[in-house]
Amino acid sequence: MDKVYDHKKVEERIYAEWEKNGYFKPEVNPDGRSYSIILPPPNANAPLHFGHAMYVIEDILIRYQRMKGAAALWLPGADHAGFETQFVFEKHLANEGKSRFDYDRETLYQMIWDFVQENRGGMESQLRKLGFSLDWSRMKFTLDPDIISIVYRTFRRLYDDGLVYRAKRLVNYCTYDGTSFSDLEVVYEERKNPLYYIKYGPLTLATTRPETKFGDTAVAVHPDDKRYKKYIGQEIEIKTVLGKAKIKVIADDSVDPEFGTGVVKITPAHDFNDFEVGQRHNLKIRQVIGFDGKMNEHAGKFAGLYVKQARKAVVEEMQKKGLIEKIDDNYIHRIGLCYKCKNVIEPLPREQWFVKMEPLARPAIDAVRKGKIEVHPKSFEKIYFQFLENIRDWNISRQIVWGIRIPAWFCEKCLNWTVTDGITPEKCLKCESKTIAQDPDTFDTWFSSAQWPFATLLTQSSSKSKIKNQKSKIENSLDYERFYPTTVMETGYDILRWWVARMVIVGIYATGKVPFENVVLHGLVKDPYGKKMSKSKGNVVNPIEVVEQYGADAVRFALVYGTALGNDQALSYAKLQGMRNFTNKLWNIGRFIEMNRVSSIQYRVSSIEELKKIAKRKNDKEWVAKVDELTNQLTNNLDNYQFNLAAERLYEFIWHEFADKYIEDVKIRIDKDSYLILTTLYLILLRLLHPFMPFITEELCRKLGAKDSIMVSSWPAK
RNA sequence: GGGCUCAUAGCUCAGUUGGUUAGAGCGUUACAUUGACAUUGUAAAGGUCAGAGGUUCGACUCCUCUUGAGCCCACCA
Repeated sequence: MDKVYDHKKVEERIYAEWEKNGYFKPEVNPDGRSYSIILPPPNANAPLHFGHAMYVIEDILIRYQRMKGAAALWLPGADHAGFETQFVFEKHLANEGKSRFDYDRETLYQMIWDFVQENRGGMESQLRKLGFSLDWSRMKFTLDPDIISIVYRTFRRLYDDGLVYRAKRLVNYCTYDGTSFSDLEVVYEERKNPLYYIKYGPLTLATTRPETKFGDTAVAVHPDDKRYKKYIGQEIEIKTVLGKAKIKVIADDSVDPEFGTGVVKITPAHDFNDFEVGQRHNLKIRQVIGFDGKMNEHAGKFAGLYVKQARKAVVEEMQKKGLIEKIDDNYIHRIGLCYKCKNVIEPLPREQWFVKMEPLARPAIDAVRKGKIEVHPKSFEKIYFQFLENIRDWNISRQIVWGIRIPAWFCEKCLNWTVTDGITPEKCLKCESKTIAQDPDTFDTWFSSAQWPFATLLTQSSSKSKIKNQKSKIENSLDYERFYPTTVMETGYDILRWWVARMVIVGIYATGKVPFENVVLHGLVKDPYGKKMSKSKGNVVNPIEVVEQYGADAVRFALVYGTALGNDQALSYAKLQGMRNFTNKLWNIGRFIEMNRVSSIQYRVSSIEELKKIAKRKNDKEWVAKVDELTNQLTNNLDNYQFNLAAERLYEFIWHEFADKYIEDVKIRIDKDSYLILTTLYLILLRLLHPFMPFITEELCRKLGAKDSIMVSSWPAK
């Protein structure tokens, strides 16, 4: 054996052997009880970040359960990552002097598909380098046809149950490019624009957008503002450029009494904040700017003018009529611009699909209240409940092409929607007209990933009965029968609301069962200075580079050691080095045993019970008892998701008890019996350590003559 | 503005349901060492557990307030 442990000689070879031997499949324990975890699918075409390395927690659980005899399934997947991927692709296009507007929808989709396929495989090989014992034969992609068909079906059911409706919602719209943009695609810039103080009957308010006044459906003041208290709830009469009008005065907390005059005009159709206020007060949404960027019929004689022209004309008219009190020319504010053409982004109302959440959220709240789902650490339950108890309807429409297109067709004749399981209908279901067009929007990525636990299990090709596309009834697969509900959903706490809560909601709705029995939440890995890693800050550390430097086992151990579950940690090179040193210590214990090996001894004894009978010396007996106690502690820790305590205990015991004391003791009195006990105890320790450090424990077992892989050995306690 | 988390040794962090002298790693100091391992060993120094008050026989642990740090959500007309 080498004097120093070299992970580079070990890890790749061992992983390949494990995979070849099929040890990652639940079938290695065909009669075991079911234990399952679905891997939160990483972005298919992006490299892993350090947060993904935290999935080591899932590997620890899976390896532990597998050793305990469970039919343990850890199912991998890849996410198409909706607009993040489309955004990256478009940057790529921009480098070639092209943009998404140069292609039709189908071509663009195909190009992104090819782009993702080219980059795929990267994150899979990185997960392998971390030693993750994922069952690759069951890998799923969020855009696999069978997954898509399940997503269609769920939408269809929601629609048929009356839980989906159309409603207006503002989008960032560029009237020049003729398309809407995600928040990511809006660039903000500080601009100096005139702030107009306009007379509204008895009130005066400040605005930068006088031309949108035709869309005003209220004016608002702060509820505690004494100046205006008497107007709240009243309809005031105002003089406008189009004649006289009446408008309601409402009170809303969002109004800043310090800004301008403390009075705000509310234009729900053309301002994100006003839209929210409008929702709260049930205001009408009156659109006055069209998707062509021109004023519409509500603007009276200003109709047909572009926004900029209209603003100028409206201001001139107001000045003539004495409706402008003053103009502040030094007002600076941030406005949204189209990242592509730099024109001002116009918030415009657009009809989109919404899911009614309140009735769906109730069973999800109950599931946790009644203990059908346990959250670890428990403190995160608060966030879960808070989200679900104040839930708002879910907008599931996204104006991008990279995703699952919504299976809904609009009839131009009778104005009704036809929703299907994904099959293109020949005619409108209501009036049989053939002039129907599919909704150009795609589903919010979270809408499909909310179905991930049951969708991945239902669509396994190894299953007996496959999904039949044309029927609306979902036939259960073998894997679904066996592994659903899954045992654990483990992910970062930052997506508890967006993903975990929605999986519970949609899972219960679609299957009648909770999607998982336990939620385990880990914290964030930050940079060495405790700052959040982000591309824009340039402080992202590639986990695979760290693995190559310190070894996967050391990295894995460092991530769970010394940080309680759910707490953030700063990446620490000192800690990584310490853990690398620990792997070396472990290696040298093995080396010591190997060097002193007595050839006549067969290291076969494996149970602690047997050892208790064999140990005769008082010292040996004590050490057998200590390992027995350690085993029980670890079992208890792992059953309670206390990974840090388990890791700390192992480190402490192996190094400062077993090596520093027991080996030093045995060294002096070298005799056969003691070596047998020593070696056997060591092999037990390696098994206890295996879920945390799979590679080195495997290699050491082999060096000490084990014939079978440590992966198919059993956990030393029940 | 609403909510959450954190504050323990110089640094990074542990500390099950409140229970004797509060732990680890790194760092520091002294010594040892061609011996499984210098990616080592033995030993030492170092903390009024952010502050104040309360509950209790007993509080790092539970409650309230204050201060400081970070995160999430909502928003800047």
